[in-house]
Amino acid sequence: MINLFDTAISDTVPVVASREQTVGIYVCGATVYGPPHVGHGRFALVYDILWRYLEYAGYKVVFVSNVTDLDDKIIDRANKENRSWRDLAVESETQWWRNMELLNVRKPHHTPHATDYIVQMVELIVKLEEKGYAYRLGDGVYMEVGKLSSYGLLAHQSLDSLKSGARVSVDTSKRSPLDFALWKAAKPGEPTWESPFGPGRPGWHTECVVMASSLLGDDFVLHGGGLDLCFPHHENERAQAQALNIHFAGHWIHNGLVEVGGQKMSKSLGNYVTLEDMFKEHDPSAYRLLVLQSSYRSPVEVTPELMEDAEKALERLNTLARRLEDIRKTANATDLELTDIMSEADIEEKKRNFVNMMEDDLNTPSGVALLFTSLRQANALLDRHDIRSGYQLGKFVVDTFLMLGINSVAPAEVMDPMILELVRARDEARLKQDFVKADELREKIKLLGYMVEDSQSGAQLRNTH
RNA sequence: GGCGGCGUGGCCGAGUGGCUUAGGCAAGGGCCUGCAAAGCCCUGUACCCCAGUUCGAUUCUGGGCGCCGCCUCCA
Repeated sequence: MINLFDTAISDTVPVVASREQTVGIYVCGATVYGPPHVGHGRFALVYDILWRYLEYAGYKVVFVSNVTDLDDKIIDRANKENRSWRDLAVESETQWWRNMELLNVRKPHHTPHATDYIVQMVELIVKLEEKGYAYRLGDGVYMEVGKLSSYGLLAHQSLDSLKSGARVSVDTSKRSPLDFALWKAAKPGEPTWESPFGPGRPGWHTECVVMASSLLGDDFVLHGGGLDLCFPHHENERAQAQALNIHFAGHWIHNGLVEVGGQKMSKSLGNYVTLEDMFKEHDPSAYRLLVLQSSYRSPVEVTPELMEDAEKALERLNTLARRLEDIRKTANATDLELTDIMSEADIEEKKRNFVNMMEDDLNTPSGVALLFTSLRQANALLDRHDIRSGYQLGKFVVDTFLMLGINSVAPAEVMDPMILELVRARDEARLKQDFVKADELREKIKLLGYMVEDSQSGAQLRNTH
């Protein structure tokens, strides 16, 4: 049973009763108004890893993550650029999915768009108004949070203390500075929909409640998002659900943020690196490994140095994968069955340990550590020519990384006849002990982009980058 | 001001009241190799400071210092 830290109760608790139960997960996704940055990449990776793990562990998962395609920021930016907000949203969303693909983040089962749920949002606001939780002002409909005794659950603060900390807003007509917009009245140059409260558009907090409960029902298991969404966004989602007696999220989980020089990366601070820029310099898989090597709740600094470290670690995995592939090609299946040096029970135990770590609040750093320890053991076994054990243990490592979304398939074989000829000539030179010539040829091959490494099964080629 | 979190060896980063330790990167030594590379083996006198609890604390408690997040849009 997986245990996760639930922000609502500040404790790590079992989140799923049984593996038969379907785990509905809703994660607040992207607002599509610009290129996604490294911080967005992290949350996408974290929940992708959680989802993959849950399935691996035998849970049934329905994963939903929305696309906010209607929001102040989109409208502002589109107006600034003198273009249609829809175009901007569509273009940014395309960019989003392209980046997700590069990160090997799987597409959620459902990716609801805010603009497709306006009718349901209006219905929800009507209900809130009927129940007396909402009131109208000139510029929209507001949620009166003071009517909810449990407001502040996620912030871990009382209404009063939240109020005292609230920065004074220019607009003081609200009954409380904490009251938030459910419906924003139409303004010139903004998209609008008709409603009983006049033309306008829904507020962001309403979008997520409606999409989550529409697709997952009233009582889904997990609601996730970046730590910075905890308050007020998630608090406000909760408030609306509670006002309408919707059970809503069973547990609230939040991922830590990416930091730059000790400060959180965000669009508003302008200290962000886009994923696309990062991928120009680094392997997207290395970013996934970096994310796996830190606790999902901790802040993480993403520097070029750390990315390079992760890339080097990844290279060890790829080397092992290549080694296994060479073995697989030359051996029969029965040659690779386990011996008593490394029995099936030994590998099963490693799997169990791995699962235990993951179920302990998704402790991926420990899980990855176990995999690297196994990786070293596998290499050691192979070095000692215990091919069966080494192969099976190595396979466990490679397969488990694959499960986590890191694909370490050995690179395609080099077919370039010119390079193959150089390699052949070098082999010949080496046989004749003409090492000067052999080294010259190795240099030549290196210039063509390949490292030559001599192994027991002959010269091996691999990309130099 | 309120609330929450963090401070581990050169860097990143798990974890634990003692026991045997994480793991990755870097560094040093060795094995292997024509040389490399890869791989393996060995090496690190780590737990912010001060008190307290304890036979014993990096781990628990209290205080201090420092850093961060949220209280406004933000993954």
